[in-house]
Amino acid sequence: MTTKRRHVHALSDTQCKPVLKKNREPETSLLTEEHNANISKYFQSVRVRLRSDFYNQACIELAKSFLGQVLVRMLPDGTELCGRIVETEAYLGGDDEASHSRGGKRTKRNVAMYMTAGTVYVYQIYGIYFCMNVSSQGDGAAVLLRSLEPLEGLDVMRKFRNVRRRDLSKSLKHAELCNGPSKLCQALNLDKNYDRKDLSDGQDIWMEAGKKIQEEDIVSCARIGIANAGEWTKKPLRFYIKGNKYVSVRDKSAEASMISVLPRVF
DNA sequence: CATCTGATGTGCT
DNA sequence: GCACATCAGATGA
Repeated sequence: MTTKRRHVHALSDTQCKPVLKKNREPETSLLTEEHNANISKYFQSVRVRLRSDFYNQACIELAKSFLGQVLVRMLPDGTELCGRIVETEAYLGGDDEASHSRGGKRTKRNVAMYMTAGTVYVYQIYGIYFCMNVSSQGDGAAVLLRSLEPLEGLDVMRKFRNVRRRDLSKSLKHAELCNGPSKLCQALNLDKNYDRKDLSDGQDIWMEAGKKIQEEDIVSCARIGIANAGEWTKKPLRFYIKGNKYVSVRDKSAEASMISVLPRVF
């Protein structure tokens, strides 16, 4: 097998720029057959990093636009962990009673929500877990990343995810690695150190352009785990790729109420 | 499959 | 003191 060189050419899309890789010799390359297959299946023809214009969308639009994009984490040794975003939630700030930034509340913890669109907001939950958000356009608005479809670096993800497990006799399945907001953070080894990082120029975390998910393939439903937010508890601010097996929780009634088109496999 | 419970630390009232 | 944008393991159907 030979390593394909990625050809970088001029892009009209101002939201993307080519991802430049250095020292990618065949012997030391991280590219695998699995990886190359994933490029054609999930990425655009070349890997391009999402830029600040992409993140500068209204919260709900960004939450939907993230579906299909690829989150990339590079470890200190150069290993890349990649996953396609398949589930998100919008936290609008302001009137949104479920948001940490409700009523314009600004604290030491949540300042990243008010920073430039594309800024990572990581917070600790239940003392032991972390959740990763990305700030959007709008004051205090951010998008929670809830689930990824693991694409690359699965063995390393499994190693990170096993840290908290007692019974290691059963290996975590592909679909169990990143199907939840804190599982995703464990798998990519993300913690408070990533709070306030800018995805558009991050050195060890960024996003790359994947394939656009059409509106008819997006399920909109209530967010998870926000019981005490009044009318905001039930608002359809969670989004996931319809029929995708890497989603954390499916909402059967929301799926049933969608206009049915031809069945599609992702 | 559904439902329950304990773990565990921090931010905020 | 209490709530918390969760998860793993256990139990029962």
